[in-house]
Amino acid sequence: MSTYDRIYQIVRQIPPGRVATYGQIATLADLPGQARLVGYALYRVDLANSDVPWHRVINAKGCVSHSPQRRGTDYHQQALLEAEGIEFDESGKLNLKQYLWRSPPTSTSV
DNA sequence: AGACTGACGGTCT
DNA sequence: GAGACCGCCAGTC
Repeated sequence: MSTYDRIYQIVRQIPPGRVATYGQIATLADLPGQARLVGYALYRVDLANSDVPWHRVINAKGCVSHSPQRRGTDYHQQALLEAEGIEFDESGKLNLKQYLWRSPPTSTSV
């Protein structure tokens, strides 16, 4: 169990049709302020070899983060989100207030 | 063992 | 409201 694995656990809790921000996941993973680690972790996630819905994770700007390292998977991410009913505006962004995943109050126990 | 890379968030101007 | 700067950790070579 590594720090990244814990991040994957949080991401796997994101329900379909909802999205979460890196910072939010970082906080849920007990890593407040370390949104970077979340992004780094997702970068290592295997696109088709993991149960982690990495595509439901976006940045605080409410849009998919693009990078040449992703080889176009960034666009694929947006496509997957649209397939779940999420709509993007002409700016490539989405309504966080509408699609942002609200973490459960008490997942495991007290 | 040291250095480089890599999907961001928050705050200030 | 938008743009710029700073700080973080883990894995790999």
